[in-house]
Amino acid sequence: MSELETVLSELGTDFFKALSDPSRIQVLIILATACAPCTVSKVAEACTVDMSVVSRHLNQLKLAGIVQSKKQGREVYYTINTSSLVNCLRQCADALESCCVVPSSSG
Amino acid sequence: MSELETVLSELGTDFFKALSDPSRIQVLIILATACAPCTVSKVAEACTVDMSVVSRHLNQLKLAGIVQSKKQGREVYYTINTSSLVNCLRQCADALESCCVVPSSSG
DNA sequence: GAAAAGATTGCATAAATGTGCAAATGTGTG
DNA sequence: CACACATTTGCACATTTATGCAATCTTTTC
Repeated sequence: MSELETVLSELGTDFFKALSDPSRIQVLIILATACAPCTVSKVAEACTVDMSVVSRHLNQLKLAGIVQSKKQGREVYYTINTSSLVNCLRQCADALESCCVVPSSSG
Repeated sequence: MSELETVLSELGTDFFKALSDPSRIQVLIILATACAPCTVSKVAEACTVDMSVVSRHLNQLKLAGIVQSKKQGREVYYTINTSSLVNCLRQCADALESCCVVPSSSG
């Protein structure tokens, strides 16, 4: 099994699936630009869709390992798991590159 | 508009959507490990789904800028657009990082 | 304990998506 | 032109998915 296969199968399609919806991208941008933990309501305020929908999207992003949550009282604070997300993307990039290296001309 | 927003909106959700299906990932892995242009039939041989389905998936990947195609006679050769794909992933990673930088402790 | 506030879940619905088969299109060969 | 081969497209179907509203759950406050 190639490195690429390993990386992609470990990642699963849920990772990319989580990033494949406009509303979820909107949620991610809100979280990213907020640069601070946000409650579901706070995210929903800046969104076009219903809060229940935002809640579901956040959960899906969480299952994909893209965001983290922390319950505080009756509120749930969500944060982007930046390092994890960045690592996943870079790992994919690296695996792709190392998979498709053309043999050097000296070989 | 933040750098992240710019990158993500330029990319569009079609990019991640293209990567969010198991069959398309399978197609990508086949193309990547082949390390050479492959015809639709060749890819379909190594796939579990019908050739017509493979053809559609390849087209979708092409629209997302992930693969390239070159028609030769009655055959169409597909190749992963590795550099473009890698650049997209890295650009996302970079934008995410620069978006969520915490101010240095000296500030 | 009752009411209020934040979040999640059940349900219904419309839209999108993946799939296979068969037909059509395009291309080379006799 | 007729035929064979590679690919694409039309169509039908089953599944998934996004969404909103209402109900429920959890926690705080009075």
